[in-house]
Amino acid sequence: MSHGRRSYPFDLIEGKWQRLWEARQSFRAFNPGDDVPADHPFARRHGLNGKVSADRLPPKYYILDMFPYPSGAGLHVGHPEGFTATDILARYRRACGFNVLHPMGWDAFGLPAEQYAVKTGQHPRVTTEANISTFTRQIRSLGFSYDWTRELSTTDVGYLKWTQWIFLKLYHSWFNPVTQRAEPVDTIPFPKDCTTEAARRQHVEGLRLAYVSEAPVNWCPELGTVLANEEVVDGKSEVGGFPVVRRPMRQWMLRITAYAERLLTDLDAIQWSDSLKEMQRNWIGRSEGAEVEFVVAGSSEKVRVFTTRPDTLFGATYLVLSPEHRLVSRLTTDEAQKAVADYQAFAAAKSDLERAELAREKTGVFTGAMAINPVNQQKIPIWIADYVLASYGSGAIMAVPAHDTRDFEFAQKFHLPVVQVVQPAEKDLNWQGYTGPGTAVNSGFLDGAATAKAKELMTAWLENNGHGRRMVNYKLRDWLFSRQRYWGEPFPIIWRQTPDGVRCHEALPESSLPVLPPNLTDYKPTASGEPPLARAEEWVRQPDGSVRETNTMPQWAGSCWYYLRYLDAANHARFTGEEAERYWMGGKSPGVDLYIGGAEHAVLHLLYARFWHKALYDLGYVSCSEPFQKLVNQGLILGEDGQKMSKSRGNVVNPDEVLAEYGADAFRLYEMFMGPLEMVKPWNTKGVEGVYRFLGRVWRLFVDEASETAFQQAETLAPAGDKGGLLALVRLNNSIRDVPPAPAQSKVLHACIKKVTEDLEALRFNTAISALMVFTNESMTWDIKPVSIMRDFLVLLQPFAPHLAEELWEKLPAPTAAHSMDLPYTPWPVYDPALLVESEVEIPVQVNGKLRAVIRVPVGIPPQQLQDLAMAHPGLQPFIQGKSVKKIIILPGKLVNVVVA
RNA sequence: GCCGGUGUGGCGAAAUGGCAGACGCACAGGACUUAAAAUCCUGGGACCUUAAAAAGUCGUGUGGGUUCGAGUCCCACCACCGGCACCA
Repeated sequence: MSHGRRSYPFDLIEGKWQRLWEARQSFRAFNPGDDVPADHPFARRHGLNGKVSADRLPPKYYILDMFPYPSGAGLHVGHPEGFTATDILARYRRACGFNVLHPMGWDAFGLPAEQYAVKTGQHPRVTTEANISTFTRQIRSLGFSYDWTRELSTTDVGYLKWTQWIFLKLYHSWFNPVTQRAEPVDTIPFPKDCTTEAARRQHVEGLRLAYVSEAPVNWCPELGTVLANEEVVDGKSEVGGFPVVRRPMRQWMLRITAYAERLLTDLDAIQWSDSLKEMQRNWIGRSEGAEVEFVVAGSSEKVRVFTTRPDTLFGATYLVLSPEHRLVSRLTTDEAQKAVADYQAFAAAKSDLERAELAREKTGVFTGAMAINPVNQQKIPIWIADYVLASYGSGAIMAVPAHDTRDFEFAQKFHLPVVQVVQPAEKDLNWQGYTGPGTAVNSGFLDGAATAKAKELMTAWLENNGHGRRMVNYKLRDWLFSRQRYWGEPFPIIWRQTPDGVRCHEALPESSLPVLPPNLTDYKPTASGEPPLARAEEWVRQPDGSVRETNTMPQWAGSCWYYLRYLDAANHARFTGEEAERYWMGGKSPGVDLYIGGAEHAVLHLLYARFWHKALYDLGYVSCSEPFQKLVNQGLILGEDGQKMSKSRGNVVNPDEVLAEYGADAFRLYEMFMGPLEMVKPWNTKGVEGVYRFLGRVWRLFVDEASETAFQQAETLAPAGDKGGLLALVRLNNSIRDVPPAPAQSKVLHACIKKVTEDLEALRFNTAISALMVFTNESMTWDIKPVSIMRDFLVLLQPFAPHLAEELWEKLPAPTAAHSMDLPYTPWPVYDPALLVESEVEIPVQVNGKLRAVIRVPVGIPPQQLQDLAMAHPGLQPFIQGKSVKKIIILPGKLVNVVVA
């Protein structure tokens, strides 16, 4: 012990209770239909025995952590922050009488294990299992009340089978725009001209929720795989920071865009932080506007553009297509051929990173073609420029340089006309580049209309004259769902040639699940760039001549539904049990009641999981449409230097070391005492010592000093090994007596109950802990400590420091039946407001809002008497004498404020 | 540039519009001890007076405003953190 003497024998206490909880299965959560053993503390608390139906179980409370990726580095202090918060609340809800579901598992597919496999030839499953066992040991050592019988890993064969099963559900479904929900593909209506088998097939492929696309993707050569848009940050891979290039490849996509509107509107109904909801809203990026068709002069081609400002159509002085736009080659005149081709090559050569960095200077070339503005028949030039993105809207814009910053820059550079069509409200404001609302000018039938009205008028005109329509666009892209990796779920898909030579994909039947990855010795992609699975030629080739899909699913697949698997983790027949699903996810408080995790998953995991959940809901597999009712992000924990923890800075705090020195209870307590859960806050080892000292004070509050000395001597002499039994030598302090509490003592306790209860309901762990400290500081001064008071205190302490609380609880005599419960199931105390009433209060007396005196008065003193007492106070006289009193504000029981001239 | 969040002692922080700084850390003084550690007690926003105190003045990023009264509400800024960013 480098920091002085051990305050209390946490090392023996913590091991002892962790073993007891495990042996007693204390935190096992029971499903409807489960056999509840009569001697289980949950059964005793709720009077249950044997098979229980859902209606006999107490109300459920589902509290979930974002399950970790078990990395080789082990747990860091950021993980237990959220885990401790959920554990405290799980224990609190359990004491309040809920049936609490609090599970833990592993998001174990992932790149590090695969990269290690590439380097060493070691199967990723081996590394993954080793890491999981490290994480398990570390998490268990913190004394969390997880139901470990529900532990799962996304890499389990019994788990990935159902991930593949859900993929098949998506594959076999489409989003019906009429009903606004997913339905089986056999409900897809076919247009009249869709007569051939090939045409019908193509029609269905265009609608499936899981489909194959040939579009350009984010290819990361360093990682040897494609990445989703969400995984690319500033043109580099989010993992590793490697360059990413655009490259056309055949890829599996999930049609998340079909759910854009529901993903957006349903945010209103869930309790997430504003910032998180905003991030999702921004990512979905809904914008309303119109699609406008421009006829190309001297051609039958039409260019469709999307605009949010149809009111400015009269000011559209040119069109811009993205360099990749499919019409470019058809529009370009002979004279412009070379310039256009050169520019396309120039734009294609730019990586996303360069596009982002070189973004400011506008570039582009004229195609030689002209379009006709439908509203005034003017001929306007068609340009291509890479400031127009192929992937948004129709990949083409109408440029209104007078009222769009980008168009204005471009027009200036290339000397294109700028025509004002909006007049700002402030007359002298420069209209050039003015993007705000105003009044339409130079706009024919729109003139004089305010922007909002002008938008409506123009949209109606476009629709009535066949030149366009109202349209909503989203930034959200479909989810690129395949990866060129080994360590992921294989797709339950095969490819075969149709008689007419077309290569078609086909779903494997459910009976063929799980599709397991073949064993390999080399985990690299093939020389030709095919995924590693292509190396297993026998696995790929099917007896009937078809071949397996060799891509695998991304890491996000497994985390999209793990919270559903926890409900019934051992179910072999179904992805989760129907009755269990209804009990835990349905009813009056649907979904996960509280979900805590890091903000880094704001747009990846949380958006993907909501999407899958909604699809499963539409198909009738789950009972609610939003999976996570309330969600809280824990704030980042910084190093002692106030910087982000990182190996290179050398400021990483290892939980194992903190645990060895101060114990799990102190560690848990400190993680919560640092500050509000959601705030970013720096680690401070001295702070751990502070809460550790607090736990030592609690220990000494309860135990007899002489017996502790005897215990310490026995411990020193005892042979190494399990010394937990020696704790019995520590006896209760004889100041703890079975006597009725004095009113002042009850008051201290009940103030503590009130504060801790209210703070837990509001997730204010730091102030709840300070309330426990206040109680301890007070009760230390008592000569006689009533047992009933000390018991209730331990019930309050239990969620925070469960090991210490259990050890002390065991030493206290149990006077009533309620108190003979196991501590985790002992009912949470309820405070009595009557006990908190004071007989006298201190009233601040102010003059003109400044504190000048404090008077002690009986509670309930009539206002007039309060005023008289205040006015007579000598401290006040210098400030009121010789001045006229204009007003006296009296808040009975609160304050007096004298207003003088 | 846009969106969201945060600015309070030496530090982490706390405060339904009503006594700013609870609780903890660090620090200082004291008790216990041969001594140290541990523990317990006491004291700490700044300034100005003073032998000491009392009293007083100022003080929650900056500048305004509302109010009898503002850390808290409103307006305009500044700084830092997070997200998005040529999304038409």
